[in-house]
Amino acid sequence: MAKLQNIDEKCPMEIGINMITGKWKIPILWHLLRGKSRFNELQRSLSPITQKTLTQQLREMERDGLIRRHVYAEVPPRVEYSLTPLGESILPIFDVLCEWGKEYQKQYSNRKPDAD
Amino acid sequence: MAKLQNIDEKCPMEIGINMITGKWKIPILWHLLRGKSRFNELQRSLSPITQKTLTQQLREMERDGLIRRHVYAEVPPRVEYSLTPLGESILPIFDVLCEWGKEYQKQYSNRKPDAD
DNA sequence: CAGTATCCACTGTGATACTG
DNA sequence: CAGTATCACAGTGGATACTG
Repeated sequence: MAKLQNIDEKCPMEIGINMITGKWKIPILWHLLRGKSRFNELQRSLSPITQKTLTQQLREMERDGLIRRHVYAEVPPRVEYSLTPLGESILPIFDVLCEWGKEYQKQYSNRKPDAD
Repeated sequence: MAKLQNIDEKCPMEIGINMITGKWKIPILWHLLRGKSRFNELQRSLSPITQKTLTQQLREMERDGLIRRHVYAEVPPRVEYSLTPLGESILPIFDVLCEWGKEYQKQYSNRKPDAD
């Protein structure tokens, strides 16, 4: 049986999970990993996300300390979002998650050879 | 800026995420990581989860190939759940997630020294 | 441009009762 | 024991219109 290195009886793992669940959190982080981005830019990149939803998600992530919101006192207004160091530190998770997802796909197609 | 190893433009990462989101998936996996378990045993261990919810989550995880359901043809009925190799392979994710969660807690308390 | 305000639909989860 | 069936409710995300 597998052995856990970091899990005792209860662990802060779910905190991490909650931080990146929600339909758009991962795509947002994934986009910002490439550099700062403006509101509209994010909205265009993130498929058919609505303004409200994008705003909500950004607010939550800002509150969680994953991203930073920089407002320029200009007309027309300009707001740029970027990752905080903490936000960037999520990278290894993406990496592991990605590896695992690929492994899953491989095994799943073995298990269901006749499925699409 | 951080650099991704495994993410090209789109990646199977979200598959992994979906597999472990849901209020109870992680606790269930976490419990089964210690060995096979019966339905009632799981229900007792998993705080106030309802039968319906537990059943649902287990069905999904079985469908996703994370767990195995073994029914004993006995009276009274006995059903045991255990992790598949794929289910066990999620361990590194837990590990990384756990590390990150701890890091988050640390940084978050720095950022809000007066918050609870 | 970057939001906010409403209203609405869908989904996930819970409570409760019943069953092979 | 290990579920299934039904109802209800809250949270999340979407559509649309409006604003500093």
